[in-house]
Amino acid sequence: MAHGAVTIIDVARAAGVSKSAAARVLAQNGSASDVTRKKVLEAADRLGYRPNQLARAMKSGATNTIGIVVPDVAIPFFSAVLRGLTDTARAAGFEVLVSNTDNDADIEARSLELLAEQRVDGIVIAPVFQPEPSALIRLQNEGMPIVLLDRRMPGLEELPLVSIDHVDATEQAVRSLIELGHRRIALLTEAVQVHSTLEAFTEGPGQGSDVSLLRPSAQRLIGYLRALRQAGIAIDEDLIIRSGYTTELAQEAVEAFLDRSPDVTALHATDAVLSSGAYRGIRSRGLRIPEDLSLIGFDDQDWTTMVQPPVSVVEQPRQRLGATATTTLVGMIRGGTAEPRRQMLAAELLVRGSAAPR
Amino acid sequence: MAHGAVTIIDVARAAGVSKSAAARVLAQNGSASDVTRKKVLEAADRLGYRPNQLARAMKSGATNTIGIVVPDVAIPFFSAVLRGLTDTARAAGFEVLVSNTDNDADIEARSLELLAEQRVDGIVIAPVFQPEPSALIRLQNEGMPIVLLDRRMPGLEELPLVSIDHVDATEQAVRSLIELGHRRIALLTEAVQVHSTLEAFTEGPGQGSDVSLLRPSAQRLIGYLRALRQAGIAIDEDLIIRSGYTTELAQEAVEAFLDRSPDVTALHATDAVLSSGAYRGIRSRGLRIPEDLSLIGFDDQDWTTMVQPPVSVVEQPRQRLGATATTTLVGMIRGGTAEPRRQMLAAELLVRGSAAPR
DNA sequence: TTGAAAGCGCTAACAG
DNA sequence: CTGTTAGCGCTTTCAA
Repeated sequence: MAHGAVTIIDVARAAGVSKSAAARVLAQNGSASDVTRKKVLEAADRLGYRPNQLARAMKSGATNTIGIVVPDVAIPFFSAVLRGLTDTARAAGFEVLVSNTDNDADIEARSLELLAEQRVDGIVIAPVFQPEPSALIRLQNEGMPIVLLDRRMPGLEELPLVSIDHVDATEQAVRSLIELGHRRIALLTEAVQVHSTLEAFTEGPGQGSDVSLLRPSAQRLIGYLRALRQAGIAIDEDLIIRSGYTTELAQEAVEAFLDRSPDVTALHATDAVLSSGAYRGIRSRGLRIPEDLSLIGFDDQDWTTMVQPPVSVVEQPRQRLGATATTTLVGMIRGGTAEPRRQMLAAELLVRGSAAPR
Repeated sequence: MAHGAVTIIDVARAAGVSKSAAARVLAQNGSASDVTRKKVLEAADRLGYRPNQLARAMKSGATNTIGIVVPDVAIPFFSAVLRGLTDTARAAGFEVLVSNTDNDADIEARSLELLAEQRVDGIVIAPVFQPEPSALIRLQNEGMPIVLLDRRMPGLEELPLVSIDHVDATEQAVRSLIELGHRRIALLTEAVQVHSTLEAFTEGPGQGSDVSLLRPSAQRLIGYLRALRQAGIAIDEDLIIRSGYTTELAQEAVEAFLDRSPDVTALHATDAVLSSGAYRGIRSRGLRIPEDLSLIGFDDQDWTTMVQPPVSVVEQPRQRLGATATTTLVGMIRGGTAEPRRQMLAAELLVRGSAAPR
């Protein structure tokens, strides 16, 4: 290593003491006389000594590094999470290694393997949905501290999860629409489940199987069903707009929907990508927001406050999600204290001008 | 280390060969008989051996890790750069460690120090503007491979820089406005230099001192001056709108400007943040785009295609900037071949509906 | 082809 | 308080 070639031995030699004496003062543990300390510190400073964390990690078994694995750091949600994550990690004395998976299970597995080889002390991951998350399970079994972000799936029941309350998020949005007097409320979703499949979950918290094992999109759909059921509004499958996960597909889906359902008065899009598609679709059909159709989007994206009127959205505390995940992970790394199996941060409905009374 | 506790010694023992024999086959160098190879591989597989990159790095002096230091990974420009960076790094066999500086020189210095302690093989950095980037210079002197991203400053002349051609980017936008017949063209800028200071740079490429040592904002201002000068349009200091670096300040600056200069027909905002402020300011003054005022923004942000009409912008190839920086860095790490001192990727004017003929 | 041994930089007993 | 010593896991001569 060209840079930082000065080692603890160089310092010791320059200070005229033994290697271990130097090590003791440099690592701030063990004891040393004032004069030794001074000599060592002075020498270290003069030589530009910089501790080699590799060697430290080698001995201690702790790299003070954590890994984060997400689909794509360029997606605003994840880049904000990453920000919260890095800040918190730094404050706790950890560096962070990032990986993108592009929602590919193989890439994810490879990334996890690489992080493990780097001997990270723990991992925060927004896992790719897959039938058998074996790479993750393997690491878990080996005792690697792992925190799930945003979602969980079967096989990962034991891992702590940090996310918003997806059910509640959509429930809030839809309920606010109901309170505005809307009855024909459409939901734009990526979920594929028909509502009868989700019936068991709509009866309120604590019922049925574990909601947290469903995809966020399905959980949000449940929130919609719950809000309607609570208000005594019958579920109409036709009001549930299914869409693939791109803005273009969402736009097309919304356009087709609007063409066949002119009586709808409100729409809630359950995701950032779907929200922009919805907005585009509504505009392309010449409908005015909120006069002709009320809209509530998801995630506080830039554009939602740049358009007229600004769009009401359900906002996720993105940075706090990252920060909380990190705090939890650090707790696992340091303490081994049992971490909460699920931490749900509150999503907040930002009321702006895109939803009006009916 | 609880996880991955199986070492090369365990494998060797299980395979009934020596440590070094196992090491040779596992590291794919040196020679080994087929039978040995088979036994070792089988044992490694059965035991779930995972190489310890720390130990490898310890010996080889290469961690196969690079660091990236930016103001804020949550800013769309940097998150996209990071994406390009990580992809390219991975493909070249490197992991990436991220740091945010919040444009604070002290945090930057601390981050660099930490990366150096982690023994990263190289660093890509969008440096904080500061009179004396001593932490960076120190690392440079120690031989750390470093690539500058987006900007350079005095003291860092020797480091390779990867950025767009800031001068050309603005020049393109302003020239297109001129071609549309505009003469009273305003520029929204964060730069503080008055145009006479920049006079020397406006005479075309290759003249005067090194443009690359100026801030991007100043370079972009030069592009504006050049375009006007080439078209024989006199520079009017009053058309240069100075703003602090927030959307709010930009909006206020534009509003105040519009109030005092009703004869302006076009405006170019030289940065993403300033662009949204400009858009808001224009709308709040009730001006129609492009009927009353033509607008060209900077950076292809989400909102620019969500509003009506969509906003023309100068787009930076963000991911490619990250990829190019990484390729350059890897070249320095591996080869020591002299890297180009500056690589300028072309910015592209995306023509949409916000600029109209005059 | 194979094994023994040294050593990367640091920490942590253990004696003195 | 201080120095000697033994590794952490791996790679890499060097002999055999």
